[in-house]
Amino acid sequence: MAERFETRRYEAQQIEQKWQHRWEASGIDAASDDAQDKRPPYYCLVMFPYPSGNLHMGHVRNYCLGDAVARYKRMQGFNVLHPIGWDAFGLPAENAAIKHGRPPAEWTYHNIDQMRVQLKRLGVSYDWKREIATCHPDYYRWEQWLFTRLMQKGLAYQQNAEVNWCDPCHTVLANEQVVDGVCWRCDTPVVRKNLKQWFIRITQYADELLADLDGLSGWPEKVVGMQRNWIGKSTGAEVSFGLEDSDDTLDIFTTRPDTLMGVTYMAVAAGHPLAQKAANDQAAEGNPELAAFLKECSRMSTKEADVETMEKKGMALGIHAVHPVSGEKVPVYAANFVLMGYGTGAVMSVPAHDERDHAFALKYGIPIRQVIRPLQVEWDIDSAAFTEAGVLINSAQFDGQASADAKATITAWLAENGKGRERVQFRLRDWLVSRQRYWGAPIPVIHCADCGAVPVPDEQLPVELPTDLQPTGGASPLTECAAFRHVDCPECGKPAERELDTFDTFMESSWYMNRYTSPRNTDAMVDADAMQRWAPVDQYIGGVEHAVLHLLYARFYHKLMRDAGLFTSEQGGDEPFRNLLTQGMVLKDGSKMSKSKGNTVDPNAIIDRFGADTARLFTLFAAPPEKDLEWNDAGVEGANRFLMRFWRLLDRIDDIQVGDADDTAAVQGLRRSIHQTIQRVTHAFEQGFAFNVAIAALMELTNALYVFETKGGAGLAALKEGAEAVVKMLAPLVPHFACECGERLGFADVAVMAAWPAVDAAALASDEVTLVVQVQGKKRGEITLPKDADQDVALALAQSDASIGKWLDGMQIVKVVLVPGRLLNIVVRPA
RNA sequence: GCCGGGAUGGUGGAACUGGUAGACACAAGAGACUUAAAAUCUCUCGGAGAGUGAUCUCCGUGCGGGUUCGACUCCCGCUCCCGGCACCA
Repeated sequence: MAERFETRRYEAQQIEQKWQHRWEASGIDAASDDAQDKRPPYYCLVMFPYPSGNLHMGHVRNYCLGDAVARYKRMQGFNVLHPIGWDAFGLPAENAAIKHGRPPAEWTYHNIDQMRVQLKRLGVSYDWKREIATCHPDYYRWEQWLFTRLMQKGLAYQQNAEVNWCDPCHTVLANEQVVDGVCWRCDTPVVRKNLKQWFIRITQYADELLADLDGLSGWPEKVVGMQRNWIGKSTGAEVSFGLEDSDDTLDIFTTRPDTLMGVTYMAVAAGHPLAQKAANDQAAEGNPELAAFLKECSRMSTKEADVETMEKKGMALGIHAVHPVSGEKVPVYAANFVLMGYGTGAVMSVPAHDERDHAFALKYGIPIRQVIRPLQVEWDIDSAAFTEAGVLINSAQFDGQASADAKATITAWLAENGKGRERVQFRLRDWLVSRQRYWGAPIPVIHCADCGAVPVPDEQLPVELPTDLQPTGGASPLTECAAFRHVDCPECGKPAERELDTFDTFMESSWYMNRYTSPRNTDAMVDADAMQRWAPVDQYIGGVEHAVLHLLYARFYHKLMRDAGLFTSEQGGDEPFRNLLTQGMVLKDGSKMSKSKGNTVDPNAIIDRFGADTARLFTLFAAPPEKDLEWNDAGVEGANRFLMRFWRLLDRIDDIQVGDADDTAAVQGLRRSIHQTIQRVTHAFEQGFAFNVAIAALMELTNALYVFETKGGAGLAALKEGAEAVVKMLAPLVPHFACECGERLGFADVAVMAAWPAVDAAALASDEVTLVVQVQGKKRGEITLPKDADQDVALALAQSDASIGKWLDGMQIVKVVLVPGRLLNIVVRPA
């Protein structure tokens, strides 16, 4: 007895290692590029990690979800691409380098080795032959290659710009990297600086990026909405106002050209040339009061940007604009609520129909002229602005038109008279891609005194980053590296200098999903045939924190690669990710796990104690994928308890001796449960990967198998059938455990490569059905009857049932509703 | 302010297309086994009330209405929470 216990004990560590070695040896996790492979391709991708050196629970959750998807699809007969790699450039490596006095490359590669070991312990079915690290020249050379193409097309350009500068990070930031006025990495307030920087013209793709969002039906609406918001398209008109005593014009953008005749003043940003000019040279000696006001405004826009309750303030510039239709002169103000960075930095103000303008007009005694009449309601224009659509009044030749029509006719009139045009304005700005950092991909440009900024020719790519430099905390060590810095101009051959900035690391993560399709390709960035086979990604899984940054850039890059001729729309699609699953965070005690809070749970410790499968099962069971997951040690033990309970079920089956015939009805009932479970689990997998629901169903079936009594006849076979089905359905979730169970049960194939179980329709069929009986919509009992019984039979049976019948006594039946196989509702009233 | 999403037992969460609310699990409690503990197994577990008892009745999915034979689910009006965006003209 004791001996048997020992042999059957589940030794997680040893068993998991055993299967990991077998999987690796048999190559079952590799994606096949063989054209003869008739399995349909499926591309499952998780967001690749930054190699910080330690796997955390967020990673574990991400990779368990991805692995469950990948393994499920494999069992369904797909040829699955499930790759992994490293987002290996970035600031933490430089910080670590300063701290330890070793170059970032060393730290990075060491971390990668460490994390690879941790990942392998989890037993995730990656195709390791496709592993990539973005800091490797074989990877970033293609990014450099594409960039030079973008330069040639004018899609990459260098410009002096007021940029967001983060002092501690010693670099500029993209708009997307500034969160609430502070740096997304170090939370330091961002300062404005004027620098010459490289940009990529994402605005040129704004329309396509917006339009293609409509096709992303496999994305969470939330993410689509965030992107739509970020792109921020608004349609309206650009209008040129004249300036009194001047040939210049004051150009503005408005979404409400229908309110044009209601303009009673103009407002410009503090940084607008008109405001600056008025402050400096008005009446030769300038206007100190105005200058002070403008200074105040510029301070506000930076340091106190987060001050919410900013009062609307303005100051007249002492100049007047000329209305393009009426010729009326209206005063021009500088106003603190007009932003230089949006539109033209100037607005036409219509106090009657805009809330801000209304407040401003009241404060400074500017007339309010109503030009839109509400259709439904009474409106007192002096007490509040009317901002909806209506019918035009006080608008000369445009009177009587509806707002929508007037927008068109007024815009057309302006265009005919050379005073305006239709215009579309985006919130999205061009992508600032240069960073004053060392540990990044060098921007492939050579600056020549004569030839200007010259793209590095293809034959000189990659521009390799020297990996032996030691950052000190100040400027990038590249600025000190003469060997890197000095180079001959590729065009004229004269001594020139390399660009010393490196790329934003979002550049690397924007195209890695495509590189995985042909990761060792030395001829091109991607292989068109491989793209045709795999792209776009069928299922992408990662954190919602990348909803705007990474996912927007990746969509953009995909289109850039397509337009660079690397693949066609037919081959690689217009979008990189067909379906997106945004997983929730892993919480402990209600808040995000972090070192500073001291509430982290080390995945390694969990694996040491229970094995990887328990960790996997818990993370998949405790919450639906898209919701936050509260870590719960007791819950982890519960997950382990279930696995061990199932393991003991196999002992129990082993101990049953083949014997007498079993009760046929009971066997049928068990087989029905088994096949209902297959149906439920498959459905749960298909409906948004509801693994938590799938696991619950498997637990339920396990409970049913446990209590099932058999004499060793047909019931034993059914019991085995049930156990086998559970093992197969557990395989994507707890692969080591399933393989070990499969071996015990004598599976022909390793469990993770077994075919996904099919529903036996015959097993589901039943001669009898149980109906819930309601009276007045309230459950009053149940009846069991032949499945083809009609309503009259059901009703008669219900009436004869004591607990139901008592609700019908003295009542007159007015209506009977029968939902076949489910429910009978009897509607009565007092007789 | 605008745009999304959400609110179900002590807890995490189930509930197909409008058809038995609370599956499954955690926690808690009781019992069995054990010298004891752990492990395991069995049972109870939304609230209130009635009954010696098996049971029975009423209420119950954030709040208020509505549609329907029937509503966690659909419609109208709110409250609160979470995420995103924001003087965007």
